[in-house]
Amino acid sequence: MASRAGVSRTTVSLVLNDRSSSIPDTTRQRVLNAARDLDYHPHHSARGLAGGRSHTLALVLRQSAEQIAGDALLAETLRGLAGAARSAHYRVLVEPLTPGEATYGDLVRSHRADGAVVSGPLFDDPELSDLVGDGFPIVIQGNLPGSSAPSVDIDNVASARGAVDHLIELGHRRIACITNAPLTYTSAADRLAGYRAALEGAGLAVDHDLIEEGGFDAASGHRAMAAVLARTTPEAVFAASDVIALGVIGALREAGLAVPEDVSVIGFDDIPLAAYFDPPLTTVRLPANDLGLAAGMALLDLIAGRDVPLRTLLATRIVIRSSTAPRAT
Amino acid sequence: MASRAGVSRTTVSLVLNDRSSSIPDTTRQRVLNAARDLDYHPHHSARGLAGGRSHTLALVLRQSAEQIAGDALLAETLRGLAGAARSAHYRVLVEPLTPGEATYGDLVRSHRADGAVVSGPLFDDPELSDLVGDGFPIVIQGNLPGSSAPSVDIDNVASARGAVDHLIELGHRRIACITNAPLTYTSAADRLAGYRAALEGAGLAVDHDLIEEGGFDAASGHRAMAAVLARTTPEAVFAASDVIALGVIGALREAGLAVPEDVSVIGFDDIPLAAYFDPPLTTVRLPANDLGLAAGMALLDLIAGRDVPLRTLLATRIVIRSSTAPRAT
DNA sequence: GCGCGTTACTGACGCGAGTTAGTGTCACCT
DNA sequence: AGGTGACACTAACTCGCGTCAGTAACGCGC
Repeated sequence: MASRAGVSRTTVSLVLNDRSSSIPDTTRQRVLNAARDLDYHPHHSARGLAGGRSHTLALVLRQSAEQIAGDALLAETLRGLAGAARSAHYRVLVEPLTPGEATYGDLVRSHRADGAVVSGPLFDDPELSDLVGDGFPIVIQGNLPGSSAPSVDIDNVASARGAVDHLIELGHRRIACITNAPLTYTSAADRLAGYRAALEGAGLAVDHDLIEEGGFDAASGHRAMAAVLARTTPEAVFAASDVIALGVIGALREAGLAVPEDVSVIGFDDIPLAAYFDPPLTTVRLPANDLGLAAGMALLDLIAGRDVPLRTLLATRIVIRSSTAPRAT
Repeated sequence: MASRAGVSRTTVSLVLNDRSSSIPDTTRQRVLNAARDLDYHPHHSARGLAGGRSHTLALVLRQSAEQIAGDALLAETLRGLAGAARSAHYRVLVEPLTPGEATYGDLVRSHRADGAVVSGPLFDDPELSDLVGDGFPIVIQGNLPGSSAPSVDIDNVASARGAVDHLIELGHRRIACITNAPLTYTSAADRLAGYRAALEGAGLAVDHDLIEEGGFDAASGHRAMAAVLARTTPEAVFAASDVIALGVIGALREAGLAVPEDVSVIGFDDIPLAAYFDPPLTTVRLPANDLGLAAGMALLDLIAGRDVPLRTLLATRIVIRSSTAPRAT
């Protein structure tokens, strides 16, 4: 106990927790000095027990091992979340969850974390609705229509539309779309919807021969693109993730088509390696760090009992590199 | 309190914590049923306070924001660590740390975590040695010569040597090396040492014109390769990371050199995208998940007071794809 | 001199579980 | 019947801190 500073425990607690009580600066300094001299670090569990808060945010990754491993933006999101947490003297507990194996409800029910950001496939997750129903602070990263928990996401529809608009502005008409995941994933469905909206907005027909479902790795993008090429040759491709785009570019090259001379390709996400693809990939920048930051802030607000908008949508912007070019005349 | 099962708090505690005391199965079941019925979750902070352990492992990432964002294997390492933690009913707190800004000593000093795995640039980190000196359980991920904390790492020297041996076996003699980081990083120095050892083992001279320092992104690999090409044209390149390899391949292509027909390239790490590079990258597989797992197990051993080897080195293996080929005759 | 308010602190309780020392019960043996 | 020991359980203390109610000292006006 740092009460060696000549004051009581209470005073120490007041000083260290910045309770705006009336404590003269001299006393405050005395306490702070003593704490430093004694290398005093309040016991976290004791604080949590007495204060009723764990000062911990949980990040639940409800994804398969492969998805987690292949998520090039996870680290950025985590950094953003940790940054938000730090601003409130919170820290982040990460729980990678092989679906169907473990549960995460106990994390928050046992007060190990004061709230959780849940990301991953959100459909078909009874645990999530239970927690939300029980009033625990939960923020959804992504989109779960119908849930009453606040969510933070990018505007997938508008972003995808922007990407396809870019291709249209370059003069392309026959534009293929390879989705970034099975359509049960809302992000995949939304990006496809944006693609459709762009075409319709430009008065172009939606041709199902030009649409294929991709998965989470580049191989699926390769397969999907090959499937499209077996039917027809597009002028441009909207690859709904950069990883898919890498597979798409490979399939195009194998078919003897040059990017962007013969076919333009635009990606989505702007992963760190996208700028070094061959050719450097034009893509939609997903603000991963901001996403984590916004989710963290929303969660902290929720924990503090402040109002949180049900849906926060972050803007994206197109990063133009060399994989898109005007239509050949 | 689940003592609604008709027993005392103590009995509940004994049952739920599997203390091997004498508790008849009927009572045990009664407690377990009651716990389930009441949806009872022991308060984490209370357990931590009473038991003196937080059941939490910290993962400290002492790297710059860019390094963290660009680390494609971080998620895998984290998964491995979380897996190890789970086996002991522990969980993982992640602390991404912009160097020089924040500290992490309080994490373990305040008993918020029972121990920490520290990764990143380890030289010049007084906090680390302080913690180790004070007897806190710390496991180093990587290599910090002179530290008395146990470390878990891959054998960078042997792995790099294996990679270069592969190139030599293919008949290549003039082999360039682009490092994966500045040489102040032990992993970069070690991989370079492995490169040298392989050359010397084969009776080849080490030509400084063939060696360049790379950084953490593909652009640095591109620059470094271009610098080498300005002097001479190698038959093969050992790129000490896959990210570097991507830049190297780009530089070679710009110089009109085909991979692997004109120049073979071998990478290091086997990041998820390596298989989809053009050409698919031959590389050294870094067992990221096992690394996290081993670090976690070592840390748990340390916490439990068990003996831990000072240095654990995990083996790697070469993954042969299409970026390496026999020397053209 | 008294009352009142403010400032500057402190004593003691309680958070919810782990744990120790101790109590009661029962079967079995002498 | 009395003693013994294993068994099954419990009361009460403890962890380290937040916090509330309470107190003492002091200033100020009348």
